[in-house]
Amino acid sequence: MSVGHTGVTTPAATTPVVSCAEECGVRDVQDRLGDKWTVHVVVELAAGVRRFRELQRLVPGISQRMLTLTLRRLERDGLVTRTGYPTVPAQVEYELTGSGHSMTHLIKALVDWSLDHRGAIAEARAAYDARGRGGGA
Amino acid sequence: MSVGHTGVTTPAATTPVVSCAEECGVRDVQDRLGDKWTVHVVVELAAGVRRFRELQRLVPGISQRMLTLTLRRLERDGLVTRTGYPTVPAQVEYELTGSGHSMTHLIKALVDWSLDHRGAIAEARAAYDARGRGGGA
DNA sequence: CCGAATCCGGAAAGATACTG
DNA sequence: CAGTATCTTTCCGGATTCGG
Repeated sequence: MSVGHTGVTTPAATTPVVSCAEECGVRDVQDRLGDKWTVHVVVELAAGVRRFRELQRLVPGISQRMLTLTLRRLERDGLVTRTGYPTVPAQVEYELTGSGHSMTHLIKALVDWSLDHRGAIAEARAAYDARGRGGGA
Repeated sequence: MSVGHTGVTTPAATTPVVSCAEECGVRDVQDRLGDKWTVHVVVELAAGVRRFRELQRLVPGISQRMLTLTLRRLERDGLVTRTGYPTVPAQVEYELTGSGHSMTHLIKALVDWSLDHRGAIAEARAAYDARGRGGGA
């Protein structure tokens, strides 16, 4: 990693270069992974095909809007497929694609690490929080 | 957050249970990992001890404020240590802790996956984007 | 039943000036 | 050099409503 080049000292000056060759795609994944709902949805979808309402029921506090947005983003990135059946009470099924499934591994890694360090983080936080106004009144 | 108060018709049912036992700590990690700057900073810190200015120089477009916030959050979570020397031109060093270093593995996994799927995602996006207004002209 | 569009409030990012 | 205080702006997320 270590992208290195700050690029600030470019003679052209004031060039707001944002082009970091090797992490262009990383940002996207970060966005998905950092998203509050995406992870939940992917996890639910990992179990199999799900319908819209079903997902909304499965994911605790998600709103209809957020579910739609989340699914659309995932679909756009080719992580899930959307199959709509033109039945009378419209019915749409969502399913993870190959990429989507491989992403679950990443999510697992995230969850594993989190579970592994959750205690330490909680402690560190408590300590930090207490330290803040430790001596003073 | 505040899932509960839709205010109006709350017909006893549809209890907005938010208690997800196995992902309490995950959210925190997600926040850090999903953060635009945190990852960059951690990567730079992975190489060794760094000073404030140094980090700012190393990370392309970050502002003092964002760097400060990012570092403070990391410090709070026990991922980095802050060591300040009371010299005349104040001097502070930041260093990754054990947890911090272990987090780099997670970041690496993230980067690896991203790099591996970046192409597919780009394609999927292009396709999706084109499909949107495909037929017409 | 699915989901698109709209309105709105609050939180976080961002830039800058200023202080120790 | 390091960090805070202040202001601005941007974006996320929820509620609502209309259409297929």
